[in-house]
Amino acid sequence: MSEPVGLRARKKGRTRDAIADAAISLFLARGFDQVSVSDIAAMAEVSKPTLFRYFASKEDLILHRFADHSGEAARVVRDRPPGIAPMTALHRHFRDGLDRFDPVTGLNDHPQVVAFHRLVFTTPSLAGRLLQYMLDDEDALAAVLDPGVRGRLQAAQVIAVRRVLARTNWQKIADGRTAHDVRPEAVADADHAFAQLSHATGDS
Amino acid sequence: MSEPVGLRARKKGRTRDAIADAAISLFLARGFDQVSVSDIAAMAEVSKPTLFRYFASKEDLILHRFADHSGEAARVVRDRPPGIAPMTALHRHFRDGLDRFDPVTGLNDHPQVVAFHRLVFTTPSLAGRLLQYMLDDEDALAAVLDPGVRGRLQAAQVIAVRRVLARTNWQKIADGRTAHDVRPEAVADADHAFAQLSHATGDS
DNA sequence: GTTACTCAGTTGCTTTTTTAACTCGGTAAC
DNA sequence: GTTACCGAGTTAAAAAAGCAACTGAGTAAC
Repeated sequence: MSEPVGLRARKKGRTRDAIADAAISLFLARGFDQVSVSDIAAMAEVSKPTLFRYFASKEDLILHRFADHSGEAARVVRDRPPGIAPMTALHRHFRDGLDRFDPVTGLNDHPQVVAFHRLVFTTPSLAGRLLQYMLDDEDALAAVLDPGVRGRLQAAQVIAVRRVLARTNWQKIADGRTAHDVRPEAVADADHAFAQLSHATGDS
Repeated sequence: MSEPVGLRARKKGRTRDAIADAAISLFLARGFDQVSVSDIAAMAEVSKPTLFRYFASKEDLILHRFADHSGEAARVVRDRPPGIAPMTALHRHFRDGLDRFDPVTGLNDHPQVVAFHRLVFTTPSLAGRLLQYMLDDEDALAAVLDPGVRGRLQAAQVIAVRRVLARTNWQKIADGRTAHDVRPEAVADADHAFAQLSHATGDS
């Protein structure tokens, strides 16, 4: 079932985690621009080139959490059960995320997660990079939906919907409400948004 | 004062410690012959060749503690203050060891240390290797004392005295007495032995 | 007695990491 | 305006580690 993890792979995973953990904790403590990559490397006890072998840029030290979900929308559509419309599959996937209080849905009130989102949204270079990831996701989704303009349009709308839903959820939580309290609205919003999308795109 | 420890050196030290700690704990738990070097490597999360890069043999996994003191007698004599006879310097050094309850003096009742000594003394291959270390120590000491036979003889006696003293102390502790309780005798024995040595070798 | 196994220790090759020195853009000093 | 510095990211060389497969000795099976 699980592939045999050799010594090498295990240590690589730990190194990656050590770097990511050091980065997050320093960024949350002092802010993105007040921390140098050398600080992070020092805290993680790795050299600077090693840090950059694990993460392509300073931004990725945070955004790898999103990068790891890269192409997920396309995958969800590609791997959907037979007889299920693409929009339905995407809808279900988002609702699963809400059920799990997945941070990417914005519906998560752990202080770390909230602080993390604030950091991302209030740091221009991070927000910019995050947008880039979303656009890549959009491209992949478009390719899998429909090679023409229709695919591009639908993909753009899906990505936009997810972004707005997540942002809305996060905002409510940032205003002091709990994830549990917000959940019904989040589900309703999602159902509404995806229903509209399904209707607009002519899916059953 | 303290040399700047780079990342490399720091990690090497940790790896070495991890291997040594894994070895000691497994050996104490199951006995020297009931533990394979692969077990130790696995527990230390290191590959077998790496283990052997740090320690020349399975025995050295334990005896490195003695190996690290290798040449100490010669060093004590070489670096002694001016006007001090070699035997006096060695005597003082041993007494300092007693004062610190240095494990190499045998005057230490920490369970780990006692168990460690028992392991060494009751495992033939370990006792053999330990003897080798003592002979090396003897050679170095002889060379620094006197290049001729006189040096060899004196060195042999010094090493023998230390061995007997340590063994005597350990035996008393193995019989259930505390290091604190044994200490006066240990000091008296050491004083007696070294006084005899000084007299015999004509040192002041 | 030969077959098979285990374990200490080794070997060659590949991957990963460190080190130091570098480029390049920005920015403060003066 | 040029000089000096800082921080992101790169490069090349060397050290260190992992991996797999080996040797060679001992030993149990049969």
